[in-house]
Amino acid sequence: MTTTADTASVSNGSANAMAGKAVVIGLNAAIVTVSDDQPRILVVPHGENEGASSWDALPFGPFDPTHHRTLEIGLRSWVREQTTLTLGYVEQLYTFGDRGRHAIEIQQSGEHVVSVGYLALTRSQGSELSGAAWRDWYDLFPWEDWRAGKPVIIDQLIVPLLREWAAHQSDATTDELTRGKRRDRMRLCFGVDGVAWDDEKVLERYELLYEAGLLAEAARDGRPNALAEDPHLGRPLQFDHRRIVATAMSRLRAKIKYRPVAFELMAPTFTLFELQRTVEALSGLHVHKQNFRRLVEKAGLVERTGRMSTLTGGRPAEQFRFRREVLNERPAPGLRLAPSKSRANR
Amino acid sequence: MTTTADTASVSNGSANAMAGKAVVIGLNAAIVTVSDDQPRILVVPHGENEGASSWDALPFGPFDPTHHRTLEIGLRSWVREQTTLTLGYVEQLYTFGDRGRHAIEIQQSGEHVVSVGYLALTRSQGSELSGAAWRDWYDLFPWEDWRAGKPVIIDQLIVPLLREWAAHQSDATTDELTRGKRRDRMRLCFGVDGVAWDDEKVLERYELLYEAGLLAEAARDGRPNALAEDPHLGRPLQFDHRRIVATAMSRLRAKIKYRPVAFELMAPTFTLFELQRTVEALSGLHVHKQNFRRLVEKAGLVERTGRMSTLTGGRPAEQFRFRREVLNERPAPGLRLAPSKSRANR
DNA sequence: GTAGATATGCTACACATGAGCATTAGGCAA
DNA sequence: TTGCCTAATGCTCATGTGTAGCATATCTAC
Repeated sequence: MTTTADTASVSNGSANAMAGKAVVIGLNAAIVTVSDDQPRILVVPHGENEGASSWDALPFGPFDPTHHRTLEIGLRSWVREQTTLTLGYVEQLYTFGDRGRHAIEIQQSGEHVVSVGYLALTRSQGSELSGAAWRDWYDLFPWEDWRAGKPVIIDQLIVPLLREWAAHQSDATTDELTRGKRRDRMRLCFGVDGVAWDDEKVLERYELLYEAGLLAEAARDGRPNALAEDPHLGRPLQFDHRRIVATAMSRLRAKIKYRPVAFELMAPTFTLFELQRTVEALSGLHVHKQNFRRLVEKAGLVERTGRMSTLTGGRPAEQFRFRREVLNERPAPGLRLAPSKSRANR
Repeated sequence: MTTTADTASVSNGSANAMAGKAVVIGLNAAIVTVSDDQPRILVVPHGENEGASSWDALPFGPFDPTHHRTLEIGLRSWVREQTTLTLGYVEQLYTFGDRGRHAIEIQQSGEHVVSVGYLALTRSQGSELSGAAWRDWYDLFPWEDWRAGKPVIIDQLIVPLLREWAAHQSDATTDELTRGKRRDRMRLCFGVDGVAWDDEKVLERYELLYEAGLLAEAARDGRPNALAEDPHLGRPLQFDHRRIVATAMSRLRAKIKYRPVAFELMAPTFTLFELQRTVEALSGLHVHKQNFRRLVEKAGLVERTGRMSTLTGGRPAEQFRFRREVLNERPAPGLRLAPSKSRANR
């Protein structure tokens, strides 16, 4: 397992001079489900003994190319092994190669790890997960849940702290230009000064808060502006795993709008309101009920089963099922949301 | 650089059993420009001596984590070295770890290579590129250019061949279900039977043609259904590089609709029609001129310079420039296209 | 039976989109 | 100088889509 001279066989022409150093590939799975109207992420306990290092981690493991033909096969294989879950929908997110900023513990081991993040969806199941546990998205990202209106944490904590960060002349590098850019990013990310909230900017918001030093991970990594004490926003994860979850949320929130992925999280049959709740949970937004129904039905995404639901109070709702044929009819069938301002029609 | 027992430090719990094998990471750049209304991709000659192996390759090189802090820095560094180009906009596309299907030549070397594909944009420049050359997208993907209407190759060659592939009972695995799925994919990918053409499905179409054995790469890789002789559709590239370009096209065609990336390809000032031509070149679609103007101006993406263009016949056009402030105003400023059916208003 | 809670159906309206017509302003040739 | 050609630019209008609210139906609980 050494990097030998025949590395040149994979490089072309002038690249020969640059020998490729071997690295280990880490596979990370952001496994998402929705239960009780809450989106959740699967974590495993991380067995570190140090002080603050009892943070959860994502299911995580190295890629062994001699055993698995593709990255995705490797991922599925050991997720099954670690958590007894057999994944259905799986999608690659991003490959992180940073050796500085994130995952300093890995860095210290002297090995070079490049980690590939994956998003996976699974129906909620109460089965045993051998140590793994579900965590609410919005425990990790309290500022992302707008279903009950703008989270108070934004105006109360985040925006003031970010304003301070943007205004502060901490060192020579924070000139007026930098400060202006910081203000702009804050406005755009958190919908200040009349800028609209964009539910898909989960990753941008996470990175902004990280750079501003407001996350526990920033303190852990020794970032220059990091606040040493609280407030640290949201529940941190080990390594750069919260960042991977943020990437997953961004991707998923974008994708439900043009692909019927939300159905991966539903039972085989469901009421339209249950579907709506799931979509709201993922997007963190509130949806106009009647319009949602119209949209879903007109788009041909569901079909009636004729059966009625054992209701939960109120008029019984009809059970629907996902209409798989829609995949063969339209190029981009999804649930483009109509986030509603008023919450009159919950 | 050996994989020692301390791999465990990057794995948790039950993953310890799986030691991570070290691999080499290859970085591939799909560098795109637009000149003379043609989108082009930068290729380097690939110095193989075998028969059909004189195919071009993408700029390509291994990642050396001891020299470069991030994957992207590594990419920029040797693209500069290989082609004298300094990249501006760079975006990661996808990480391919397949050991079977693609890039068999790498596979034969006995090394495990995981390749990370990148999309880069650059303004057209006529400078020397030390051996590198620009190739037209639509030489690689002749079926993707709908600017002058539906390419004849689709109805004349592609659809008949795909129909044959879908109908053919080549082996035991092609049961009726499989054949039905093949027909559905064909319909959806190539807009058969009234299905709308989706400009973003570049990758899906490429993969369909590959699986159907209609590409030279499929023959090279010894795919079961591959046609041994012509017709092979489009100009092939070395390894899985045409697939990476397809990924880049898909991403770029999607992204111009919600991010102002098209301006990365424009000169500092330009006429609206020049901008339209660039967008049309990328999307492969035809755009209604007046509506395009209205959209771009109303979206606040550009601002007037007052100067007029030294016209190219006809009334002089005003020069515009990109209005950078738009990035701080709206969450997702882009050029959502209005592809026009009729071509009366070219 | 009445109140409460949903499901479900329908309508009004603002605005975006798609397509075409009309006018303007230059070059160029008769 | 005039008229023609070409392309830029301005404007209109039908249609589609998104947004929100009102109204009615149908169940459970008390």
